[in-house]
Amino acid sequence: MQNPDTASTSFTIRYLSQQGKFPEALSLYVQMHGSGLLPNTFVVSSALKASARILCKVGGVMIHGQVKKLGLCKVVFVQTALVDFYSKIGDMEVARNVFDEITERNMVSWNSILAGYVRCGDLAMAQNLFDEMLVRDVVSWNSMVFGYARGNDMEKACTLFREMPERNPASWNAMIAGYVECGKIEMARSFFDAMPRRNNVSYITMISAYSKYGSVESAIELFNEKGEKDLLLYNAMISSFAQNNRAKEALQLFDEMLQSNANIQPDGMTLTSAISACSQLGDLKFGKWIESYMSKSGIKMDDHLATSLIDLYTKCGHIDKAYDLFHSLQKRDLVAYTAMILGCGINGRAKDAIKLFEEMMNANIIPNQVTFTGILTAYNHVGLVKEGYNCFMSLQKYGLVPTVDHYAIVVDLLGRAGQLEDAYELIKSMHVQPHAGVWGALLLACSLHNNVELAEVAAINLFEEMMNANIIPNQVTFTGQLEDAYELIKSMHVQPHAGVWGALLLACSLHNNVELAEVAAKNCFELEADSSGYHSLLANIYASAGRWDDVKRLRGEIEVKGLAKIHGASWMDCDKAGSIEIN
DNA sequence: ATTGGAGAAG
Repeated sequence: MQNPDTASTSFTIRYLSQQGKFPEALSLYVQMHGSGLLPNTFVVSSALKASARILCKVGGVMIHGQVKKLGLCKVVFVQTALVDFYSKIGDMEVARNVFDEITERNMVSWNSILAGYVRCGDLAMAQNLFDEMLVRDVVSWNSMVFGYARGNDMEKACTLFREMPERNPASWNAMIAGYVECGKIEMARSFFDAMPRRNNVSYITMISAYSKYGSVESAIELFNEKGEKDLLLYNAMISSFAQNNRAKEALQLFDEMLQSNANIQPDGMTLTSAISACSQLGDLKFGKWIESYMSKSGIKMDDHLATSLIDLYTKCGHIDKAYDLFHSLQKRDLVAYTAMILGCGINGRAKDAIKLFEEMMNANIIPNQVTFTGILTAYNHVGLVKEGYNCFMSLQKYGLVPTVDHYAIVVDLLGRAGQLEDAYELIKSMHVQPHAGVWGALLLACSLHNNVELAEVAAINLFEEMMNANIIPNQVTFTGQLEDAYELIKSMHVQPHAGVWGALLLACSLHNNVELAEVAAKNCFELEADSSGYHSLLANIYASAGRWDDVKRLRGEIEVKGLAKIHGASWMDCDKAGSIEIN
């Protein structure tokens, strides 16, 4: 009896919905309805599912109206789809009304409303409903376990977990996620180890947990242990590297993913993490590469991507490009404002930073610690001492505790203005351990204003901090105390990394100390696989000392080792961007 | 046909 058009359109809508192409399914449904074709119950439930998944409120409500008109209100599939839709958009009142009208509820009807209560955090209602259920399946149990775990009631979650007659990987994953959320990472790991079948979700949850708690090594271990890796697993590991200041490894893995035989295509999230890594390295070339990649692969610019690009462009001094991106944002949130404020601060655009900060306040967005780092950097850059100091003092108004970095900026600000005693008092008043950067800022200020006494205090503390930390601050480059720095490195309690020797090498190049430069360079070469930067630095030192034979020898070494090329990072070469294949 | 579990930017 059905019109052939209706039949084929219905089929397409159901197919699109099953394929996860929800916007497409929904728009086809609207089109179908607009052309006067009557939808059947199958199409209506598919369209409702689509509306629910993309949280299209008007779409679902509109379909609800049509359902009433068409008299499909008694069909359990339609009713259940409606319950699910209202549950997902958080309108539990309407969801409950529809649910109560269902005369023959099935398992899915119950589970839909149950998940709705769990999602909006109404565990009491969820528990009531759960108790009312005569038959429960593993989905019902999982919803309850998930609810308690997310509410940090692990005891309750655990009790339910032990009681449940049947468990699947999702049950275990809910427990793992719950323990992770309340910081009990060891417990999470125990569940992870104990579960019979770990799936990707289990791995991703543990990897991102380790990432948050700084144990990247454990994350790597799990990542390597997993045989087949999919896009989401790569994303978790890449962002884990990017968030723990391991930018090079993030990009290496990104490259490995592109080159892998599994033919995994990155998505917006992959690119977001990769851009963040590039921003840490100040690699602007990549920004351009990313934009060409996006247009080729059809990855659409979203606010997350734009925000990470803003960060990249500002760090590379392209503030106008960053502004363009900022103006293109759908919604300016805390992170976007902070990236832009920090960007203006770094680039000396204090007025802009202050303007953005005010704009942000007017939009009722609460600043956080990083926002303050940005605004303080701006004040520091233009030497607005009073404003900067007041800003620093206003941190508490937002319930924020100043970080060591905030102190370092303000010490620098006060110090440069010659208020050395104020700076010193501020350091003494700190409730966090001042790191070398704080003392370094004071020492630099003392050297600018010829205050020997305070300089000695600062220097002693600076050296002490450096003994604890695996860094040698750039302040040595100003003071030129190269031998002291060298002795210091030799006395370090921890193994100095390439950056430590690199700082000394740079200082040697500024102060023309060839002998020490050779020692520092040798250590850099040994500690860092890609030592091309250090090679050219040493070559420059030889050149300025007129030791052309050594320059020649070093250039030869560079060529032999092929150091100019960075292995396994083909995308770094923008010219090759066009050669990457995208399906 | 309709239900549950995961990853991002400063």
